[in-house]
Amino acid sequence: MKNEIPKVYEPESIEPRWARFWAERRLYRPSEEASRPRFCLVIPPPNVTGSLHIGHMLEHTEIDTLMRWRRMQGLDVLWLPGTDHASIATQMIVEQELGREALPDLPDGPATRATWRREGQRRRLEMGREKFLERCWQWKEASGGTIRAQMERLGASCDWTRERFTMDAEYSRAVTEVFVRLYEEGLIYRGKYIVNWCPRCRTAVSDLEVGHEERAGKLWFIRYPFEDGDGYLIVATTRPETMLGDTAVAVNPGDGRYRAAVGRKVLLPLVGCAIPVIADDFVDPEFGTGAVKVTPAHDPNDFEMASRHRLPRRVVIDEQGRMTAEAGPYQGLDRYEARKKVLEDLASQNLLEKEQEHTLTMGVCSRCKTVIEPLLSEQWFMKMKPLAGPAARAVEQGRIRITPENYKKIYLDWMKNIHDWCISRQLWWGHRIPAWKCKACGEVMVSRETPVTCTACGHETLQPEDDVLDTWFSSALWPFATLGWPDDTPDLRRFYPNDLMIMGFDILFFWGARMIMLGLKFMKEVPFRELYIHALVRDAERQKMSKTKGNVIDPLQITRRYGTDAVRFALAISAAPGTDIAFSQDKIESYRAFANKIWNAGRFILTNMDKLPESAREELATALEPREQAFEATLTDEPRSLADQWIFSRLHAVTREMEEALAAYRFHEAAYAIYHFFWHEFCDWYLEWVKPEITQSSQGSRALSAWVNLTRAFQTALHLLHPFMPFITEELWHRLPRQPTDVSISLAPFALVNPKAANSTAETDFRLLQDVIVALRNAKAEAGLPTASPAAKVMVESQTTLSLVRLHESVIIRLAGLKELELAASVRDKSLSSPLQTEPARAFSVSIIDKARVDHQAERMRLEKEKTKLTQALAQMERQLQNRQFIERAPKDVVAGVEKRRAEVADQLRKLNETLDALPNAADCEAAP
RNA sequence: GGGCGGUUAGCUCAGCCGGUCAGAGCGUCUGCCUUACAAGCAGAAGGUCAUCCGUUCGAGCCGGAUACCGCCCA
Repeated sequence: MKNEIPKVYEPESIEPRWARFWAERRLYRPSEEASRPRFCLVIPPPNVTGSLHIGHMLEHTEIDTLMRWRRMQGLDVLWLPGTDHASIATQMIVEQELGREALPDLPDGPATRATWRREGQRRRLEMGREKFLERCWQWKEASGGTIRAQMERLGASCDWTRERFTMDAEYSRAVTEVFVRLYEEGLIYRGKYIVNWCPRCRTAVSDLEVGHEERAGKLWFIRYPFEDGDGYLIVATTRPETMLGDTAVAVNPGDGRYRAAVGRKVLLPLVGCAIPVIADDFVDPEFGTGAVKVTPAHDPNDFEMASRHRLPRRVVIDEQGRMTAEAGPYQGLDRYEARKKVLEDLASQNLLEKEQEHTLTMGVCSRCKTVIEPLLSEQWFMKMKPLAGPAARAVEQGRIRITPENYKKIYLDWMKNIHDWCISRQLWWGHRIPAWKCKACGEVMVSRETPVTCTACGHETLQPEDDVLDTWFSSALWPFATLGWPDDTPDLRRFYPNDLMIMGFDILFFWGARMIMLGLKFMKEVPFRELYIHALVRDAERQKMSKTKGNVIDPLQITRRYGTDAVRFALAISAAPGTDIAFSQDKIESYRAFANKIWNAGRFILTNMDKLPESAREELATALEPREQAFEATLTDEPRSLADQWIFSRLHAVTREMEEALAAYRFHEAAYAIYHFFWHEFCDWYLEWVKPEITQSSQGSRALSAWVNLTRAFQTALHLLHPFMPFITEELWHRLPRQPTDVSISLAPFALVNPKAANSTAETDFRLLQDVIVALRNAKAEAGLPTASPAAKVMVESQTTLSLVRLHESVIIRLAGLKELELAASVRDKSLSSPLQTEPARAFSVSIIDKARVDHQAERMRLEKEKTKLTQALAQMERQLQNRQFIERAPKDVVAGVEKRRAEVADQLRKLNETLDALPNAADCEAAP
């Protein structure tokens, strides 16, 4: 079998194939052995209407990397995927579809879409709940699979056989169960309160779904005449239209200006009814005139004030943002039209004192950006305080560890200041609240099953609740409802609590916090042990990505262009905990180059391997099988050169480094470790070092052992790369000589190197040879001979160094590009030697000695420059060592370290001086042809 | 208004418990189509670690203040 390998890596030619392979073979189902140690993570369910954006890709890259790594470590991994039903978003999409069907000829655009939605809303009401929900399900079946297809394509190693949707029948049963139990315990209640109302979505939304935006507005000063005709009060407001619903004017009790006014009555302009002037601490005397209007039905603070003072509440704006009958002549006007009209009328009656520019913060619907209307209405609420206590304690006591740690404080603050949660939504698509109202007596019943008769009066005229639950209510149950709760299933017993949760900060409160509360409530145990908050992906200018700005990066598009592995790697290596990621095409390009590098390393190895006899390939297949003891440093049957010992020692170190980094979610470190290793150690040094042995088709025993070591090192590196770059590693892994039983690199061990491979002597020796080669290349370049192969000289300080260099003379000549190498060791002058020095000196100095071609002046300058550097370093260390306080107070090992370095630098300097002395002087230089 | 974070090379960012920490990638410059890779190879330049004060034998690192930028909550 010959490996035909393209010179440039073409991800599109292999990725879809492996994506299908992983999904179809169901490789990522956990085993049935319940006793095996497991690792479980449930996906933060993406919105079913969505398609993956770059933020998801970051999230899934981080999750998948950890899952693949844990799986390769031998844990029984469950990554449970799924989506949530997204009440508002789905309903909006389906309504828009209905509108488009009704008005197909309109040109597409923002205005048309708004028209379609209004028409869709109308048609929804016309067709009725049941038919509309059918349409929603149809839509879900047809279009709800986008996310799954995308995730499969991006290589997410989740168990698709356990995929869940929040409106699955089983899942819905859990939602009902939770609702009923909480209601029975009194943690869910129904009541008339001010809620955040979105007039465009026509539903209540929770506090969390309201964004705050600063906008330029005005402050109007309105005269409210006293009832007795004696003067007036001036009231400042940003929302004059709501005055129609005023039921009082309030001042601060400590405000001397208004002491006399409290208790009197004023006539509400335009309306004419008398309302009281009250005193309340809430009023800020600094704001406006210090007297404010009180509109209990349209302002949360006024609502509170009205409760304290038992004021009536008049609703003057309706669910669509239009004025109600209570607004008298303004009835039917939109709230902004009404504002204009009210101001005109006030002005014409000379009741408008003045207006001022004023910046105000207003609540907007986080979904559609419509200005929220605080509205008095009947809703369902969940009491949060009793649930927040245990949820805060779980984090305080460390039963849940939050990373990065600073989010812990933010979480705890939020828990401390928590408010009740409005959980009802005036929508159809979602979990219908399991409540019924008796038309006869008004009794409200909550039950798991549809009741037949009223529990209070026995009548059968029961009206089911229309509202559905906030989508986040059902999402909060995700960690246990996906595993079969309320039944006591094997999955639930085995995988709860989950080991880890990864989410963006934006849903920490929406979802993370509520999951913790409900998990503790219903499972008596935290939903997960660890919570990692990932960063935000921004554009190259650090701007948030948004469709309106047009700076979004579409993960699938970018992936088709550069390859999934490159995008994943670019994200991972940028993902330092707690730091947002500035993302760009440039970045992806550089990691596409990395993928190409891996590909070509593989290509080099595989094409040369093809020249080996079949028997040798079979032996390699055996050698590549992971062993009980993993690949060892010293196998008697496979002699290892210094380079071999070095590469396995490095592999061992890199493996450890990666494991530590991944365990701490330091993706950037783990990715960088393998990147640097693969490119700048394995390719730049190891492959170059052993090149002759694998390109020359020698048949000796050393040739085969070289092959064994090379392919093992390469395979080990592939394993380390796999969690980040699953596709290219899977492809190359399968192209290596394999046993027929090998299924996938993703099911193979992560670490293939035995700890015994750690070899500091080999690393130090190899490092020295690297330094010698780099110094020679450098000297060559500075001597103006980058392409020539000159002769060079290496002067060393000790016998051990001399033999090490001599042993590797031919490699040095080849890698430094020399004609020949002269070695010289000087006998150390004992009087100069530092008494603290215990090791054989490793200092060396190099020079180009090709008399015919070297520019000695340049060579001298190079060495002088180096000498200056060393002299300065030496002086600084000597100064430090002369400081008595440093010697006395610094730890011994630090002092010893400085002393050792001083000795090294001194050696180096001496060596350098010898080289300089040996250099022909300026006169010689000029004499040279 | 309250709270949090940031400021390190031209750009984007690492830098863990204060002592080989002055680092990476990209970009720039120089030289190379060296038979795995020009998406490459070899080499180089570039930083008063925002500013000031303090703690310490020793400070990107710890403390305080200032400036600028950003985020969250109200």
